[in-house]
Amino acid sequence: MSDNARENNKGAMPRGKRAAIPRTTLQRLPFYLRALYSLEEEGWEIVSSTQIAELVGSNSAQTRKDLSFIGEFGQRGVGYNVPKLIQELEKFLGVTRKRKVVLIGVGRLGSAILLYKGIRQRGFEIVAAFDVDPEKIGTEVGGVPVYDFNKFEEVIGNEKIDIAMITVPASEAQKVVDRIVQAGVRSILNFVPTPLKVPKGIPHRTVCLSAELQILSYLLKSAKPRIAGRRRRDRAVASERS
Amino acid sequence: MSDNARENNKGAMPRGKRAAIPRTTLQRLPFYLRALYSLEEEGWEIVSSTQIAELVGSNSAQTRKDLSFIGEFGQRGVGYNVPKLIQELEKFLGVTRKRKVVLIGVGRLGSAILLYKGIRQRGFEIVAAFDVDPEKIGTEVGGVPVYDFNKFEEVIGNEKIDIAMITVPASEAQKVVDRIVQAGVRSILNFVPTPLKVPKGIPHRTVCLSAELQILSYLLKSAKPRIAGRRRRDRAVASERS
DNA sequence: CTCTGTGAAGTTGTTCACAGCC
DNA sequence: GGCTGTGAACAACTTCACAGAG
Repeated sequence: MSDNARENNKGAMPRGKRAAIPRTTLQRLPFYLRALYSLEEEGWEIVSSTQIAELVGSNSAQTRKDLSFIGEFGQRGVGYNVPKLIQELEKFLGVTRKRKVVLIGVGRLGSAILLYKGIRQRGFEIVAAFDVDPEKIGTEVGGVPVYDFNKFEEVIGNEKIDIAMITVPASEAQKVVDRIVQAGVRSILNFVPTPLKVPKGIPHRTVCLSAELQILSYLLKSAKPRIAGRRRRDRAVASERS
Repeated sequence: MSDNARENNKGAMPRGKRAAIPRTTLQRLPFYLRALYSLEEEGWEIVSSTQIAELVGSNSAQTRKDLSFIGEFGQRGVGYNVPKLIQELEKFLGVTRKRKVVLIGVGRLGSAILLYKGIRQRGFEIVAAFDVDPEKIGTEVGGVPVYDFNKFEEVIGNEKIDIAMITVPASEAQKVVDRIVQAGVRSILNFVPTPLKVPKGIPHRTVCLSAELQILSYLLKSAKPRIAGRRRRDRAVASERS
């Protein structure tokens, strides 16, 4: 689930000239991209900020402002060219260069991720998976070979690993993080629901199912109970998040 | 994953007297809770905001401010009582009342979630799963019975479902959302990477693996390459998010 | 002296509203 | 007339710094 604590904007300023993009904007960019893929499939060539915003559950001003951080790709009086904007977003996010990904911990969740097609479609390449279970080592899951985690450094050799996804038991997570960081992994996507220390300078995010459920649980308390029958103008106000 | 777009604070004001909690704070609370569980296991009875902050990758001022939104549970000059604070956080998040959860779409990811123990430990009860595949209907996954989604309303009957987790193919997602909302589901945790329209008043969050990877991909561009050998004071500055 | 709770200051993010261009 | 891009106004969030309590 997502940069959860520390959603703010410390450091992380690209070395280019352009000022750092706000963290909040960064977190919305993938959703704009998703919306654009969807619009492209429907055959749209040109779209307005209002259309994009509707799919993302935002508003047009926010959308324009966000997109303006990555450059001026719209045309006044007209809108945004869909393929062009997709290309620019991909470039900005750095997903044009086939990022190398590994996964550590081929359990239930790990396997589900390896079998998930969506990642590979989006410019990420899962080059290897690791586990310590002899039953799993040597097999393939979703086309990805499973290696012995104890030979991690040996297996990755000189390949620069961009992202490591961690789906190991909580008790092992810190050891795994320490080791892969030492081995030169550049960033981490953590699925383990336990506090972790990650060295400064290694971007990392955590996806936590329980946290998501807890947040919804809180929001339920404040949501007005919907009156059966009388669903007041449920005109499905588009909204891609709570 | 996670309230991704629209991270802001619209509506959602609890009907109690206390002012609405900031959205950002809400998103950190589950991580404080996680840290506290961990501290409790280690046998801590009293902890300081600094200790909690370290595990969460935040700072003590932020932690104190956040916790102050839910009440005054610390003791000046002393710290916070761990079990007490856990209890208050759980109460605040509304996870003391065993939330009823269903899952729709028993594919790879859906199965992985059903088999995941963590959710049930944390006060959530997965009461049913749904699919349309006759092979799956009638089976059990992780102790949860799988029913025919076409009989959704019939199966849930009068039970109030607090949260529906959606792990169906993108092409089906909107239909599923429309139907379960109509059937009275109160909130949604979406894993489908496609734009969705959800009626206003239904809290919902999205967990999106590709979005997480894309964000990391961007952060990699700005991260300083670490010089081999000379790892400048990698004193593992605790930090629970990028 | 230690550690919480919190106004006030400082910072970051969002929305408005309009100039500029089609 | 429609729609982008953007300063300026506004709102939200974070950090500071200190009073208050043990």
